[in-house]
Amino acid sequence: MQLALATAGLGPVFEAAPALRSRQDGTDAGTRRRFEAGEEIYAEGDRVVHFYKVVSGAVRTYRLLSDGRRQIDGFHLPGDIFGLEAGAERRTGADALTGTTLAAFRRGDREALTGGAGALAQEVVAAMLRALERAQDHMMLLGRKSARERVASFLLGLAERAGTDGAIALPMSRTDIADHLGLTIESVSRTLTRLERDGVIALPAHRRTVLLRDKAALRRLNA
Amino acid sequence: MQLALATAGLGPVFEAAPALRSRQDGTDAGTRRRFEAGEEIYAEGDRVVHFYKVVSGAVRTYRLLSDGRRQIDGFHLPGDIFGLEAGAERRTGADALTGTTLAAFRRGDREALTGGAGALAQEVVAAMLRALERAQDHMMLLGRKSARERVASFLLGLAERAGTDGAIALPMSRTDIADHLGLTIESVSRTLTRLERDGVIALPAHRRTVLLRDKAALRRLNA
DNA sequence: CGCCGATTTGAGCAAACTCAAGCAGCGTGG
DNA sequence: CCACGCTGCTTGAGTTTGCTCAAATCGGCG
Repeated sequence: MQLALATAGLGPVFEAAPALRSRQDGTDAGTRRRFEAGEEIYAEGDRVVHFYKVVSGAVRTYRLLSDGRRQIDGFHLPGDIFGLEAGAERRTGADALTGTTLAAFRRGDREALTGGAGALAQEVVAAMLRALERAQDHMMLLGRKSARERVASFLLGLAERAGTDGAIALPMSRTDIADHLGLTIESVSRTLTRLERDGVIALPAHRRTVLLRDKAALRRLNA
Repeated sequence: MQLALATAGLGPVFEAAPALRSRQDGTDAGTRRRFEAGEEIYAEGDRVVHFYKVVSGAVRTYRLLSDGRRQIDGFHLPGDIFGLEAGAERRTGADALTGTTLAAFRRGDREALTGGAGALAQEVVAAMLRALERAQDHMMLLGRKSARERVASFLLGLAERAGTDGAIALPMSRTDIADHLGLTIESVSRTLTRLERDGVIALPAHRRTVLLRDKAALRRLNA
């Protein structure tokens, strides 16, 4: 705990978190690491060495109860930073959902963090704040929303983050969605089917794609 | 977003978050503010000016859906810091649960933040990390735990934080507990009654006190 | 073409919810 | 000092949403 706030003061930190900067030319600092679909990135209890930025692919981070119940606390898409922890040991596990490339940063690596006018350091703080906001949204979803509302919120959020307005390519299985939304796989499936029957979405034969037909209806369900 | 990480590097920030330092002589920086039971500290949509540290009393922070459903994302006890936000507008509301004294800090106030070797700045970062960990625990609770497990986890967590081992004085109503645990007030009440019938807890006539009779049983429910 | 894992669908069940009373603690005022 | 009423909590009865268990279907792939 030796964070210095010497140069800029604390104020601006808690002002708007700007969109993540991301160099498109692949010159980001950090070591590239490749993971295959389903491969473990780290496990609960591991020593924390790195944190990561998704370059391509998708990642799930999750916690387990002793009897195997799982809660996926987030899906991470290109540009997202994950793997920040307060302690020395991982409290969550992380796996690649699909073939995934990550940029890995040693969490104490000053070189990487201060290079480029501290752009990465800015990103890291922004990532923490964003993670907190997402967690708040998700607690509302898990604590107070119906299955239909949960699925609607999930689809809208994913569409927004992925940028692919209208058609979403789901990188995760029904089981993953269920463990994220606090539902069973059957409830997720039934809810999607009902949303399709009601003309709100369409589910092409390829079940890993969802078309958002009636965004207004989805937004109404979003609260 | 101008946080400087110049002096210490980022590494140590993500090492262990030490216990909050708190001067017992009342010489903490920050303006004292007093709130009565039920009084609003800030509301969703307010402009963010301060963040707070609880000196005495208890606070709830919450979010609302348009139809009035409420999710309390946390209760804040003496020593806790709350009211940190990424944006310029409040995304959560906050009320005092009981008569409460807060230390208020302007979020851009360098004087307060750099005084005392940046002790408060350290606390602020630690508070963010702790808030994130609590949010993860709470998502697991909301997404995957039964009513009985939720209440057990809640009681254990409160006992640990309040330090009063064995007997807990609840500063919040059943409605607040329900809105925190994603249950209805009736379910909270029934679950407490059942835990008492099973000898796990005792509920003295004064319904704002809970005695933890069988912590091992509670821990088993905590998963 | 036929297998295999993932998804969907069906039937019945159960945990938690809703609606509705009843009760207890506490402050107020007669 | 006690009755009254208010608020918060508990309890009961019946309903509902989402779960469990089970089977059918689908898409991908060898």
